[in-house]
Amino acid sequence: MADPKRKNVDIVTVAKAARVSASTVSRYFNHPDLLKPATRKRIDTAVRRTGYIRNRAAQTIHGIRSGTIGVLIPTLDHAIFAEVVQAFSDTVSDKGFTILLASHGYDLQREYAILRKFLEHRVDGVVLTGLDHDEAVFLLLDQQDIPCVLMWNHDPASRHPSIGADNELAGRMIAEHVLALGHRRIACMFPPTDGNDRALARRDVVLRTLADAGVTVPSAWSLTTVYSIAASKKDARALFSGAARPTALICGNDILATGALYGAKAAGLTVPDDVSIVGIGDFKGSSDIEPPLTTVRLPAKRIGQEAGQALVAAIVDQGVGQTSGLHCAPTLMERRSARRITGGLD
Amino acid sequence: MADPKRKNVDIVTVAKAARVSASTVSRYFNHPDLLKPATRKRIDTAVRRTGYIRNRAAQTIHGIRSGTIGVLIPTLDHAIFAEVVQAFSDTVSDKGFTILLASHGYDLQREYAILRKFLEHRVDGVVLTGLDHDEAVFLLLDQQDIPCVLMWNHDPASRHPSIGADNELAGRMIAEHVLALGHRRIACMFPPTDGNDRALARRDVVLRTLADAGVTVPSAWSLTTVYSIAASKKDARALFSGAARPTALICGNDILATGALYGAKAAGLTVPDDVSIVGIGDFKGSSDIEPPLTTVRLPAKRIGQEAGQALVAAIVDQGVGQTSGLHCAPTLMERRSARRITGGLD
DNA sequence: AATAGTATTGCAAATGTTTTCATGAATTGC
DNA sequence: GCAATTCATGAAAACATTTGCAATACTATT
Repeated sequence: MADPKRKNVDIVTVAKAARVSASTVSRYFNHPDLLKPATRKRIDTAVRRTGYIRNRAAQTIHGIRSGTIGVLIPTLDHAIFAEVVQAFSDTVSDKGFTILLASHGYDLQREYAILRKFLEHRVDGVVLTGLDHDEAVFLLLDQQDIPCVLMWNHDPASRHPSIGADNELAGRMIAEHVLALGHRRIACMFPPTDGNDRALARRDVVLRTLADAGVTVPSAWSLTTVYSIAASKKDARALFSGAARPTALICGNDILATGALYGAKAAGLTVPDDVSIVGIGDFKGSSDIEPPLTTVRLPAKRIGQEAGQALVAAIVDQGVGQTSGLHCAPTLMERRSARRITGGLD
Repeated sequence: MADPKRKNVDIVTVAKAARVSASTVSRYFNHPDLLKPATRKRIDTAVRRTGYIRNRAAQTIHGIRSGTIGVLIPTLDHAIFAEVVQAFSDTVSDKGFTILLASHGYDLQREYAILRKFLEHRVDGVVLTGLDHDEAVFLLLDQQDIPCVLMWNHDPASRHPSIGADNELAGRMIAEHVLALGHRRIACMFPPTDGNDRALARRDVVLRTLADAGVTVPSAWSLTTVYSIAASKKDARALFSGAARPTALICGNDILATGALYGAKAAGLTVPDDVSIVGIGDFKGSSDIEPPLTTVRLPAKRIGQEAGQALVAAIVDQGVGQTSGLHCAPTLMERRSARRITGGLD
């Protein structure tokens, strides 16, 4: 404790202090069972006295795993990604991995650049968010052949194991639910879809499901609203203040739906009596808002955990037993922000 | 493009392909100006053809910076930390750093273990959340003397530069505001305070400020509620359903306040006419909820950015010009969830 | 055309580990 | 008590890079 050599305590410093060779110190950390208890103890005190901390960089150049996993997400500002990342991080850190985190803000160029940086750091594996990525990204992944899982969405045909929910299914489920409640005058509110395959797929499938049931959404009722409660509140309020208003509003995610709920109230409407509002996601808080939001649950926590387990498995088993991924099924959460339409309005 | 040597493309592979020595390739990356343009170009194509990716681990053992920063937070599940981390990450990644992220879940032991792991990876700097940490953590930091900033709270006397808001001030501000509105029958709802110096400081200062004004909070009105909308809704509802109810409720953070808002509604009360509710934090969405929440704003984004800048500066300037940190002042956001008390009730 | 000066490049040492191989010490079986 | 094992440790090579120094190849000057 007294005098940790100020400069760069390395394995030979410890070795000297313990009067053994560097190899022995190395073994102390990596194969402690090979050491005589007495030596082990001597090294133990030496390590403590010198304040030595192992240098993973030096290990990594021996082809030993770096113990890091690169996590690449669009943004942490959406609570749902934060939740997935938290679950993922907890899962892999239990197995001794540390995560490198970066967000690309829906910019595909940046995603590629970040992936390269991850690779420079010799991450043992990578998690990407969503199914669609630049071809260069996939190329790089193949070329370096590094374990990779795609998280958040699931598609059995994806280029890497994908672990998540089927977004199309989620969209279809909520659309069918709204139809089943008898609604025909339906509006939609979705986030901008550039660089965001999830949002795009959701919108398409919702619109298609409605169309298949003979319901078309007039373009004035098809809103594109940035991911923000303020924006969706404003847009929803305008929508609901129009002369002819929809009986139901399907939102691309729960944040939008939450804002829409406020917007309805601001427009003097009661949910679900005057208008039904539904979301997608089942974010934290969606069940507690007034009225509790009807939505379809995308199991973020489970997805993060499963992705973590799958990636760790791929890393330690060296790619054996590559699954095609896992579908974490979305579930309809019927709560009180949507109700059966009254009368034969349509 | 044709044939990236399947195995381990390293600097000498590139060197061979470009018919130069390894040193020259190294210089190509680190001091390109020392190379003849023709050589540069030759190496350029070789790099491209072989698909070479630099190995930062190998650089790092030369004492070169690793280009990583360790970020240690309690949890990402609180939106506010996600926001800080996002801002921090954006700021430092602009300067070429990648972040290692880990959360300790308010477990001080884990914080120490994670810090060690960060150090093993030879991070260039560390960000910790909050002012209070295990002595072992500070010891380790000193011993390795690695740049470190404390983020989220600010205290000019902190052991490392602290960048954030003065939590006591925030607590005092909201308490004084409630008092200034004429309230005397005041309840409080705070999260559990173990391992969470921020919450603890806030509660203490709120209670003290009230006491200084001659207001004591009966123990039945001093709630401890876990960080969750569901829990706070439930607790608030119970509180408001009691025979004698407070005219104001001060919540330790906006999540609690949001839940309390729902709880009030569930109890049949109107906010702010029947009861005033205030929070601390000004989380995303707090301004859009109905009624918009009166709270004191802790500028998360700014804190993340400033912390990022400060840490990068400390890293590249080698600790020159160590500031004592920066206070990002909290501001009272007077919105509509609290109002002046009517009549001379007290 | 010779010289000095400078711009490029290569060689080899160094970085902090792990690991293979070899060596000496300790233990066992008889 | 001796040989045969097994155990514990050290020496040295290997890993992928950077860098100081030396050598070579240019350029400009006279």
